Amino acid sequence: MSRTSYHHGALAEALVDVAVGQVRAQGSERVTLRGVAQAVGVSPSAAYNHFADKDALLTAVALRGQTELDRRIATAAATGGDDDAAAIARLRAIATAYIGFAHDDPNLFRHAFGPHLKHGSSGPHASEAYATLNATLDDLDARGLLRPGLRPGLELVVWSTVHGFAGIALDGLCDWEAGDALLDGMQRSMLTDAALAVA
Amino acid sequence: MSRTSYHHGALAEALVDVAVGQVRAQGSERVTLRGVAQAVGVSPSAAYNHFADKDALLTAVALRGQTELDRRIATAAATGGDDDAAAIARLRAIATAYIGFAHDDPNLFRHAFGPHLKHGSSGPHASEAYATLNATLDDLDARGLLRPGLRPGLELVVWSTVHGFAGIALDGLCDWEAGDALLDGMQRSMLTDAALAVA
DNA sequence: CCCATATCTTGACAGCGTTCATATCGCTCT
DNA sequence: AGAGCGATATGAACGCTGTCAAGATATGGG
Repeated sequence: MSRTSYHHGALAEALVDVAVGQVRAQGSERVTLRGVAQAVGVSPSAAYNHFADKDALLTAVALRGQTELDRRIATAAATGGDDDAAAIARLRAIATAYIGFAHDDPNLFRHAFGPHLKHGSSGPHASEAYATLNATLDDLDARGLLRPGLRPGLELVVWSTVHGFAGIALDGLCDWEAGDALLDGMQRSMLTDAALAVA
Repeated sequence: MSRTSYHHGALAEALVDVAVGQVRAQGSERVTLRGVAQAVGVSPSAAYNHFADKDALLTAVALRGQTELDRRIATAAATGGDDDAAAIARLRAIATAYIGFAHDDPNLFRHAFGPHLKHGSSGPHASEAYATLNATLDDLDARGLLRPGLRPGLELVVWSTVHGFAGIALDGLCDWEAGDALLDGMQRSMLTDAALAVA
């Protein structure tokens, strides 16, 4: 692959890179195949050698968003020590990371979910983040910090709550600042009184 | 206004009607101004006498969706009697109605939230449904069915949970059938043991 | 060294949102 | 009743979009 070559060399990756940037900056609805191609310095139809569709490119962008979210959550879950307070803080950190991604990168977050996921390859629960959440909740339960009988299905409740708040705040239906209060409320409903005293 | 007139008479309403139908059927992304106009039997540019933009028309559609959701929730909240079990059932019915709307009308639900809301006139908390949810939770709290200290901010937690689940199920990330388990989990985390025994 | 193949370009097409000049309707004022 | 005027609809046009077919070009294996 030469320097300034007729062939690009890694067009697919470059296209996704630029597309991610444009989705981030303008929102996925305003992103144009032609615009992405021009930004890469390539003809519009060149993209069709690597993606079947504009939709396919945007699906790749959505996958990047999912990956970024997973990365943030993994980082958040890797903090803290081994005591009860740290276990509680870990759940809080995961939830905060989820909301934080939506807050910091609203357009990419919105695009990471939605219709472009339906073609998605990997299952939902295949996500590493989902496993991390489950492990964190299991840990809390094992420590007796969760109210009795609450563990089964709790991962979906937590996920729904955090995901729903992200969407609501993203739509301007409530302030991001309400996020802390939301997580407080979530913890109050989940944890035992003793755990709340520790937190 | 004559029968088969050059003038339409109520074009704005007719356009929104058809647009709602097309959003329902095809999803808002595939709806075309020209297509809506053609379905109404009118020239594409005729719409611009009533809407500044395609976006303005879609905003009107989004508002219809919000209204429909409000209507469903109002209906759900109007059921049941005056005892504790009915109060609990009322909350459940509201949540089920919310999820049910997303399930029955996925495209309209998805469109009712999202970017087209940012131009929306009425505030979020101005919604009648939000007031209904608050009243229902107040009722539960007054009856002593809510765990102590949980009431403040609980409406946002409940809303987020239900809204988030709707979005997750809509994206195919979990089955709609999990909705019942989700609501079970939510109730278990909110209600006192005595209340759970009644429910 | 040469050719098969993958890659990129050019040019074209249909469909989109939107605008502008023009035509028509229906109401009001005299 | 008739004229005129504002609201409403039309038709043609523009630039932009995604997508495709045909041709040009570079790369890697014989």
